[in-house]
Amino acid sequence: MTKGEERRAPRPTIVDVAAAAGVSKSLVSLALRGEHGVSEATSARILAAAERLGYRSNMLARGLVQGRTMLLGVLLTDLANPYHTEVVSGVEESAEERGFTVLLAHGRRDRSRLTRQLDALLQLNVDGVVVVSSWLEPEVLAAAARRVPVVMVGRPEAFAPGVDTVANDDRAGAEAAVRHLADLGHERIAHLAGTGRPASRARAAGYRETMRALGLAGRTAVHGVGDPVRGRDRAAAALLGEGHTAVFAVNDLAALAVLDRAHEAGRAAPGGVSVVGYDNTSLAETVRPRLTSVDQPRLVMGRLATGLLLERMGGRTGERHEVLTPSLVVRGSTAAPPRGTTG
Amino acid sequence: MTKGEERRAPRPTIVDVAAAAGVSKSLVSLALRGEHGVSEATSARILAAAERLGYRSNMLARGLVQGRTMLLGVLLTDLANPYHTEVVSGVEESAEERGFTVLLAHGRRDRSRLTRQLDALLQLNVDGVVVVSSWLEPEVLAAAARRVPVVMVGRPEAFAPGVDTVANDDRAGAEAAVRHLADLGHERIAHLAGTGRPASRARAAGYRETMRALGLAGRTAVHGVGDPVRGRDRAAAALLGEGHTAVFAVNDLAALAVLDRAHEAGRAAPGGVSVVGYDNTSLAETVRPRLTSVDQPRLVMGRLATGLLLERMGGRTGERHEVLTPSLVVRGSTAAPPRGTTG
DNA sequence: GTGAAAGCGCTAACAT
DNA sequence: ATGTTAGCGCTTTCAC
Repeated sequence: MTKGEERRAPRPTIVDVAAAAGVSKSLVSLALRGEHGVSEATSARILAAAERLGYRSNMLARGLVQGRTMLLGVLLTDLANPYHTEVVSGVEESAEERGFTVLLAHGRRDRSRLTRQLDALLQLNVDGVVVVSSWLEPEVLAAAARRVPVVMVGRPEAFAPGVDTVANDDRAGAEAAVRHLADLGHERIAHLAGTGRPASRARAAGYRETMRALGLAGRTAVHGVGDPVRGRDRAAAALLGEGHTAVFAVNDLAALAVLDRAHEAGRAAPGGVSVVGYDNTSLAETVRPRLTSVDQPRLVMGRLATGLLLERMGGRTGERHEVLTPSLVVRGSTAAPPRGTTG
Repeated sequence: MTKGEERRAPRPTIVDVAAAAGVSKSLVSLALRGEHGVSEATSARILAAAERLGYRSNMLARGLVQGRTMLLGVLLTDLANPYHTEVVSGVEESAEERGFTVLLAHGRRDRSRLTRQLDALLQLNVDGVVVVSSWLEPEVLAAAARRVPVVMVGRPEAFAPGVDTVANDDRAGAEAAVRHLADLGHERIAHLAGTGRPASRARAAGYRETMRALGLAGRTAVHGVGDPVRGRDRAAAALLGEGHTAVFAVNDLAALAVLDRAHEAGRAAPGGVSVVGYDNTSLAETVRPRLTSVDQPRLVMGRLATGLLLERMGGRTGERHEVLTPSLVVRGSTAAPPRGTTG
């Protein structure tokens, strides 16, 4: 029962490999990283020894001495949000191409947890952080950006100094939705608005502007979902009661609520009412009728975020704020208004 | 233009704080970690200096010297799978309670990427790994388990030595589904089976056993979705053509395919056909009619996984394989069979 | 081509 | 109560 009798073999170090191969640890380091300056024979011997011992380099030690980790941190508000996860995929793809490893930290829809997780990433000495969340205070982001390059994907309340952003053009998305409905012949187009977050506000603004541009200012009608869940249903019901023939909803979930209420009220889409959502989540492909929705180029946004991060690592100092244009995906939830309802 | 003119201030170290506070770095280390043995006054001075410099401890350095990182790695196949993400939430909750930080690594439905990500976690010296995936080869898991405690959530092809598992009882879930349908008066109950993965196979086996136990062995009918996407629709259509009054589907997506085909065929659920899914994903709450589905206790499974991990860290060596019982959530997609169809 | 030695930022054991 | 010292595992000069 000596001390050496441990269940888990202690992890072999570079010194163990050096001993096994009969060389110095410097040579092992060089050989393992494929640097030149090591003879074929020695290199082969070292690789074999490493293989035999099941050696894996210790990233902590390497990071400590090199001052960089080749780690990219991605902080996200909500794993369950498919919009977020697809942005993450974009980040991952492009990061992998450049040899970075991506680690995810999850804020679970809690601002203080988000802050803690960001801190954890910084303590880990990641080489850069992509924040897929608009929940963090600008000061927190700015503080992080003083340590390491930071890019946020989304529309912030206010730009944080030193933090690049990638967002979609919510006004343009709203405009595409409203124009699509108008082109179908709708005039009584209502908007089911979201919370007061910047993205929601921009969509509502885009709706109003487009209605005005179309000469439909008098038809403008905005209902807010108050309470995010029950409010959605109530607002949807209210909208339908007012005789609008089309609804542009702030997101797919809100659109779904309209779809459901309309169905119950005997005005199922698209015959009874036309509905457009936003975000083009998997929901849009799932519900009946399939939902017409505004699509943010999520993968591209993720890739762009990685790109901005690398630019900053490469020395750029000025801020960049990229805005991408969304596109409308037309499906079965929109059609011409019922006869006799126009005007 | 001297070298000191860098854009990003070099991160302050414990030595900087020590200098600023006029003490030795050991005292700073003690004070920052709240150890006793530091006088009130000195401690206050140190904390103030740290605050002023914006000091954050370097986890790499700490991990290196302590031999542990208080990091838990979670490896998952697919971020977009809500089943996975809720398990992750369970892990996170319980890990946080014990002071661990959870880092996620994403395999993106690619076995080789999963393997690489697992490797990355090990190189980071995480103190334990939860694998929410059944895609990894047992040898890969076993190798990881030799380095660090590993728990997998899901039903593996084969148990990997040294790896604990947490799974739900797929046979019991299938039985609950079939009995529910039988209780409603159905006899012609078909099964829409999944791929050949262990979970799918167990659900199919549970279906067959229960049909036999109910004296309905003669009614047994299993259709496999071959190709995961198009096959689903084809199989659903085939099932409906055979006059079954109820379908137990291997998962919610397959159930949705049946719902859709039934709707098109003028046999909308629950009047035309009853449908039960598996996993109780958010889909079940979203589609019309709401889907009756077997619910795995995902949060509990996640918490249990963390518990097993900590037990192993605490010294347990024997393997444990926990199986949790799922429950049926009855919603609107199931009802008594149409009159005249029984027998 | 190879080895010896310094040191990344931190904690822990040992002084004082 | 405070300071000194020796590493953790690795990379990186700098000798040989």
